Amino acid sequence: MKQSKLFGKTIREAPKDEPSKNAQLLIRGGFVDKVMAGVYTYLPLGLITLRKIENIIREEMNAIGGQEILMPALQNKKDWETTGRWDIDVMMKIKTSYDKEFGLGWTHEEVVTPLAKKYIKSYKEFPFYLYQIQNKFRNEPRAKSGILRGREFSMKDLYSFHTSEEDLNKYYEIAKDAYFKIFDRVGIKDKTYLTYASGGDFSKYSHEFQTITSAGEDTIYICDKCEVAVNEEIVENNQPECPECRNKKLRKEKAIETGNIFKLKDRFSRPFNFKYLDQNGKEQLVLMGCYGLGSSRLLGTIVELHNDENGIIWPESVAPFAVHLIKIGKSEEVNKQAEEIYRNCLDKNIEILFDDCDESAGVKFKDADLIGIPTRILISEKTLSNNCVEVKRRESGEVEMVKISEIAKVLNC
RNA sequence: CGGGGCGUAGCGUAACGGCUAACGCACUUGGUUUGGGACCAAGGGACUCCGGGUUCGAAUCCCGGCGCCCCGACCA
Repeated sequence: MKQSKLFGKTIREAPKDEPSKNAQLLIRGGFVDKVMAGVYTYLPLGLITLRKIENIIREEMNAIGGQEILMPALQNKKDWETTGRWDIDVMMKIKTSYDKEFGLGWTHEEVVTPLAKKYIKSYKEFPFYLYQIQNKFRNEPRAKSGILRGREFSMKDLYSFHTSEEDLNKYYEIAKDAYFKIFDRVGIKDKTYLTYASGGDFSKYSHEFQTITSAGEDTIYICDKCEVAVNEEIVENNQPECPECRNKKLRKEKAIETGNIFKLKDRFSRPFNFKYLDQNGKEQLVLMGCYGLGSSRLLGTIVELHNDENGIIWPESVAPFAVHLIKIGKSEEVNKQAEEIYRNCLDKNIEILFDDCDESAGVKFKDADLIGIPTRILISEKTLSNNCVEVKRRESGEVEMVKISEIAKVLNC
């Protein structure tokens, strides 16, 4: 991608109505644009990054047997009345001009359960796992913290279907592991803790995945021995203790809930009367689990964790591009060589952003830092005088001069 | 939904109740520049959030909305 053609631009000053770090940096870098409180447009850079995150999630979901589907955001009132959740505050409702009412989905049990019921009849077809990556709507009384708490946001939701509680428990652990793989791949695992939390209207406990950041809204107590945490919301008598080893010396931190997994059991199969025939030809209720992961929230969390005073520092796995090629000066030789490096990268499928603009060096450096691509390759008359380019790593600041003939080595190809 | 703060060009800001609403960034044109947000010159861009009121006169004062941010309440 040539930067001169890239839609969106960096801005010098952060908009004053966005104090949160993730929104400031994402807006300044040209990743997102704010439409209203809690609602953002993803610009090309932002969408590429979001898709990278979603693809990592997708790969890990596929790896544990998930089959991707896409359910509608627009949902019918009747199914929500079946489960008694139509009048929950988070539901955004739409009334059409001919007085028909719809809900906008903030979760999808009410769609996936009737769906599964329609197709699945026999114990032989279990277990199975359906997931989607889709925009959710929530009637937030107060959207806040940039893209961390929006009214419309991207989320992955996985639903598992079982014939026994043992099988559900087994898969629950598998999903838990998959979540940590995802957190590891996007670069926030060392700040993310499995956290015991309330089970809502489903069960006594659920597990949240809480990522430590000052931008977080939750307070958790971490047991460093067990590497798990407990959410303040279920701490009794101000006396937090580790739910696994009963240790009472816990570390208090602010954290953001990046994921949440629940054993739904028959909470939804019962109202929808979703049953299968077992080996003896007898009807049995299906048991379910659900596993949520906020993909756009993950994006914001990554930014909160990976930045410096100059901008975002993307982990390689989710960076919008692998390489940021920058040319300084407009001598013919510089143009020619830069163009050639750019072409070579494209040929080798290296994701490259080429800053081909006629800006001053300072502007280009500031832009590159804001955008935060892991590797910056700089070409100028100065570097060319040694037949070199300068390679700088965004994260470490480490700089090396590399012969043009040896660029391939730097790019691992 | 309670409490607080704020709404002036795409962004950041200025303007005592009084001249044509000013400046920086960004944008356009021309020129000089090119290793950490360059310089000169000439431009374009504003229903000062909306509606009412007070006044000879309102961006400025008053009332009512709406919007945005923060703290609560609520929540993935």
